[in-house]
Amino acid sequence: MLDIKLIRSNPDLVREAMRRRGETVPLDELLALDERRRALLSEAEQLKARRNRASEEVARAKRAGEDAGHLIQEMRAVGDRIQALDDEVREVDRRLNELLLAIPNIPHESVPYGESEADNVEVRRWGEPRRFGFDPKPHWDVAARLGILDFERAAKVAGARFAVYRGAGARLERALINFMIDVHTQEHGYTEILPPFLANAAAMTGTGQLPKFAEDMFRCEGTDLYLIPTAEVPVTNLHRDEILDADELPLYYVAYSACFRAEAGAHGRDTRGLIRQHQFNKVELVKFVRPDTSYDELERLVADAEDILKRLGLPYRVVQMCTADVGFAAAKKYDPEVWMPSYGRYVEISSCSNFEDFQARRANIRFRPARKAKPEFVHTLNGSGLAVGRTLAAILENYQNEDGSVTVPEALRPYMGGLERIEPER
RNA sequence: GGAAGGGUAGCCAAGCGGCCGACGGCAGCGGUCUUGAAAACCGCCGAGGGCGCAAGCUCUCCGUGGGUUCGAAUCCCACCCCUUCCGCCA
Repeated sequence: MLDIKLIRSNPDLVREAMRRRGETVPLDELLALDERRRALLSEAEQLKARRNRASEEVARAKRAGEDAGHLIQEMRAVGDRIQALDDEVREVDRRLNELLLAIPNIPHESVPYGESEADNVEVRRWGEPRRFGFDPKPHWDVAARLGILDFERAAKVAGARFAVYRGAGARLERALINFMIDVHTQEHGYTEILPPFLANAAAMTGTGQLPKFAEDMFRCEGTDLYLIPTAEVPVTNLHRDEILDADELPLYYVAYSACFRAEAGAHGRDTRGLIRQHQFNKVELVKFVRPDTSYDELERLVADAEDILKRLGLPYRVVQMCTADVGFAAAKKYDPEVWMPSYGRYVEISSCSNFEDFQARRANIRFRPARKAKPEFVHTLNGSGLAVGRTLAAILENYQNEDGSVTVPEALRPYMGGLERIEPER
């Protein structure tokens, strides 16, 4: 959420930011509502001040045994007028809030202008895509031969876009989760969180999934609960409505969770394999930081995600999102992408964003910069460290051998009981 | 799911419809005392909004939302959450 005061005092800045995003927002309606609100408030408050003084007078008169009938009579009318004004303020507030919640964040000045994802900018590459001496197979074929992923039976249980992991496949997924969490907790300084996988509407609004992206989520019928699309939601909302001490910051959390996405509007895209599922595992990194440090923290967050790819020996590149593709809540975003032989290109495997105070304002997460100082909004950041299903797919493809086996990356072997290769079943 | 009790400021906690945005205590901050510390004592110490260059003025907030009333932390209704007991249950 943007600060209404910023919009009020600097509408052109906001207008320009929205233009760069390729968005149109009803700024004029918003400004008119804001003005109307303040006029109503001013009138209501004058009347309330009068009523408060009259109430004291009534109390004084009653104690003195005097008659206050005329005052009470007069205040009855004032009360009605206050009621009417408050009702209108409520309605204006509701509409104002509705508009405010639908306005995306302002891109940071370092974000390149662009009109579509085609204008995203590659910022660096690591590793060399392997030259295969044979025709490499897509991961779903590799997995089928190994008997470690079963999409047909998953469809029987839950439908399309679900997977069943089996045997070494299930173990590999679990190994990846443990490996990632261990690296982030033991070497990058994050604290492990295991959050609820369902979150309520207030939490979803806090991080920006609601109200705009309701159709992307699964909702539990008859309840206020949604299956989380990412651990970002429960973990960021851990500190909703809190005022943190300055010396608690920065807070670094790492959380494993299953993630659930309706993938409405993705019909026909990535229909095979693990790339686009209704349910997938992810290890998520979340930071709460002081505003003046958030851009340094973003660079370190990306580096922490990249470190996993390096340790797994997976070639990748990092792409910076342009203004058109930066995401609703983010001010700046990098997407690490892993090399996927079957796609013949790099595929998103993480997404690291600085939200500045956009989520903090929505979720009311503040800190006190110094003793006695007024609370300020923190900056929140998050990034995948990494999407586990896609990482498993990348390993199957990049580490496949001609005989159908898959070499286990060295870093994972301690998590696989020392297993060096996953061999086809006999 | 049933019954009972409870949600008041960072924490604990008091609060006959009007001197209550809220007694008191703890924690924190500043000071007196002390060689230093502790203790004792004194003072400060919630958040948000509106108007204002500012000093300041003012409004709102006692789980949430409604209602009654000239006036609600206090009375009424609904909902949420917590605790205990019972039932069920991985």
